[in-house]
Amino acid sequence: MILSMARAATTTDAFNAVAEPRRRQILDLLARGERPVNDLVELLGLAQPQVSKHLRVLREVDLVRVRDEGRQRMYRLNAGPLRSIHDWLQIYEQMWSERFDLLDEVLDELKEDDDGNDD
Amino acid sequence: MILSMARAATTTDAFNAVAEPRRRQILDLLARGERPVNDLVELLGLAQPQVSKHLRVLREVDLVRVRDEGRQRMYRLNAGPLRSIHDWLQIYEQMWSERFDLLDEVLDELKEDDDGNDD
DNA sequence: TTGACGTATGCCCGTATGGGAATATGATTC
DNA sequence: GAATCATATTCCCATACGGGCATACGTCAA
Repeated sequence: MILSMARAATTTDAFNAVAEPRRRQILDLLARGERPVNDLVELLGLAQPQVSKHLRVLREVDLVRVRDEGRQRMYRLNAGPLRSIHDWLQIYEQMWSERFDLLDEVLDELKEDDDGNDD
Repeated sequence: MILSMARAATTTDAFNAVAEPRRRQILDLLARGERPVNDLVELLGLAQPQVSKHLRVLREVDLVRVRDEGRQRMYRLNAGPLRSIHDWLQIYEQMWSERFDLLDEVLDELKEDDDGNDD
């Protein structure tokens, strides 16, 4: 039973898993192809245990899959769960053009001048 | 000075800010238009202080902007910072089609059958 | 000024984080 | 069997999280 919740676990979903830059780096590397842990250790310049821990998180949200090959464990990307993030962003895609920001500013200034009526 | 880093602050970037579901809800609501805090409190069914705290985080990563209107504070969306997330996802967009997953599975099975050579 | 409203901040708490370091597990070779 | 390589797990620690609750601040009305 949960008494005090604090921040959601990193393994809750892709959003939380991917909030950590190291884990994004790992995914970026795996996007180029399957790799054993030690490759990632070298490429990231990180200690092996931390890499294994990050991989565990990524595994738990199904962003990576593993395959045993002798004494190595080959990790590969599974981009599927990233789709939930992309889907959420869908609503916002049209909003971040500079044109839109500009319009926003102008409307603001107008509102500050022409004040008084709501709704 | 930082001695022990733990998880990155929620105010570090859009990734971390948006990992919290409540904050995504807030953004979703603000996408429909500018709103005062109390509106969000009602719509979210959350206590007012927590809403204000979430809004503070969103302000610190510039995902929302504020405007004073009498005793109310009108919050509005600024979607710009979400673009960094979208940009990062760019590389993965082509990968999450079912077709791609299927290919992945097939290649795996082939690899498991055709086993035995190391280089 | 007083009071009420709208919002922000402060404190407490239990939790899980991510790095460091050491050690455990597992598979391979001798 | 023992030794070695590749990886995973465990323990320690400081940090800041998010909710609950109380309270401070800022603006308006009387």
